[in-house]
Amino acid sequence: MNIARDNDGTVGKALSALELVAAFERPVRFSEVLEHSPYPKATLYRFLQTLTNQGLLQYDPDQGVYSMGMRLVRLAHAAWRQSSLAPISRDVLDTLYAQVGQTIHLAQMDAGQVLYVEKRTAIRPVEMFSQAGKVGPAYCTGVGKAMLAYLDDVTLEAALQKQAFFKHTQFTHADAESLRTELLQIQAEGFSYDREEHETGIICIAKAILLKGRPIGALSITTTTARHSFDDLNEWKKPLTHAVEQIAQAAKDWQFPTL
Amino acid sequence: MNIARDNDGTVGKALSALELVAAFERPVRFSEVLEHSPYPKATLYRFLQTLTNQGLLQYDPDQGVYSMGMRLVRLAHAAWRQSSLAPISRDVLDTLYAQVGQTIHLAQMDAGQVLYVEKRTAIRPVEMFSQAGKVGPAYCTGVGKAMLAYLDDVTLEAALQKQAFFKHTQFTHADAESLRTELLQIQAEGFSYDREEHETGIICIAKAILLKGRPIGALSITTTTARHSFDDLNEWKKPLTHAVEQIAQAAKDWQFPTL
DNA sequence: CGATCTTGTTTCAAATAATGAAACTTGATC
DNA sequence: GATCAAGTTTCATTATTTGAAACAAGATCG
Repeated sequence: MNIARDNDGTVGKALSALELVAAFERPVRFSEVLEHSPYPKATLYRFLQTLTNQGLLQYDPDQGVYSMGMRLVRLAHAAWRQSSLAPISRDVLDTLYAQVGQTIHLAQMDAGQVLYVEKRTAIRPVEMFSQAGKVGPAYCTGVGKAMLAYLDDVTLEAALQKQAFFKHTQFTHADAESLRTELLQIQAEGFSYDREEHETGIICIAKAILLKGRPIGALSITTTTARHSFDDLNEWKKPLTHAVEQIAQAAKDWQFPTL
Repeated sequence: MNIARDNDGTVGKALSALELVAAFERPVRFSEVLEHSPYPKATLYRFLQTLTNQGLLQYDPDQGVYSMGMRLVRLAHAAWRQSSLAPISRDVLDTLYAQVGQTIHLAQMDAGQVLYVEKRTAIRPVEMFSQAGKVGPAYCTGVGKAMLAYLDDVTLEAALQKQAFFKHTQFTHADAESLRTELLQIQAEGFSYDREEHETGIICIAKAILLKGRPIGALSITTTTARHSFDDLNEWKKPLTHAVEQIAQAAKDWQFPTL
């Protein structure tokens, strides 16, 4: 009785209405939401009203459209600070970035998807919400596969169910079986690679961050085929491993912040 | 029937339980939350369970503690992109930062408080959730006062009710009346100042970003008394005004993204 | 200019979910 | 092994949610 998904009464339904609005990625009319909603008109109407009252949505009377509310940003700030790896990883990422000079991603697992919580790039040394908070697929990214490789059977199974296996490029895994095979190899080797599986020309090397044997996140170094070959990726194994170990240690120490 | 606060049935109550956890700013035991909660044990227990199921909270079985869930970060990403000024202000802030070389804040109003959505500093050219998503008081910050000055009477009254008027320094406004007087002056002048009202040694000049006469945000340039005098702040009036106008224009154009 | 459609809002009795006191489990402490 | 604290479950009562349908407010059309 733990695999509950969305039988959480009113709260669950209201949140699914919120996700509905979020999915549009732009302000939406009531009727637009209604079309994509499983709820009857009156019910959805009251959900949106409640969510607006609560500041999770914002309503623009001029345009008659709903958009995501700023209260979420405030709440996310709390979430980001207290349960993401980002705050404790800052210095480590700065150091790693200084060493390798390539784009760096720090990600965590969320509902079978990859959630980016921090990023470093040449253009903007630290990226904002525009990058952090972004979600990506697990089955075709370096960080995603790195984390999948260390999941326990039950969690892995649940996560695999949620993968789309959309063939972004000719190198993308087409099904769970072929992915499973690679996951074993990743676990054996300790490193995961993205070989243009998500986007042509983009490659990366990634490594899971483990705490008590469970993946709490992953770190990756990204580059392009124009600048580097697959073999070049291995040059970064050492700094990457070092960074991962430091973050893991910091996470361990952080376990008891209140005692 | 519009001044509704939290009579939003189950959803409102569950969210207030979420805020309760957020307020701790650290992982908390069930009993700790219970102490600060108006709800009976069983009720609160089920709220936390539902919130956890929904990914708004995270439960650590080892420690028996709840912390904020990562789903919030995902949702906030959507909110930040579609209803904050930050994405459309990026380039403007970059330019302004290049011009003045001082710390810059971009803020919006949320529930009578100031919500920072973007920041530029010397150390980290772009700041993350650690800064964006942060909230601050309206009555004793440059951006806060800038926005208050342009609120309509009803909204202003509601906002003033929520101000704490805690005397951070000897220069902090002690009550609504003295603040009101300054707001009139700010509206007349078009600029707002923080004269060490929030923190000793920290001063700033700020300006509201208006759309159809209503404040949709504010921009500030911050410095210290060690480096600059009050008069020096006025040197930045021109670049600040220019930046504000550019953001206002961008916001206006953004009004009709779908038509 | 009135008719018709589209979109958003309110009503109200029936159906469903939330409530919370109290009982119960679990595990730590003396 | 008894006592206490923290967390979890139960279940009859109560309150909230539900959604079909009626209603309002514009827009569009003939």
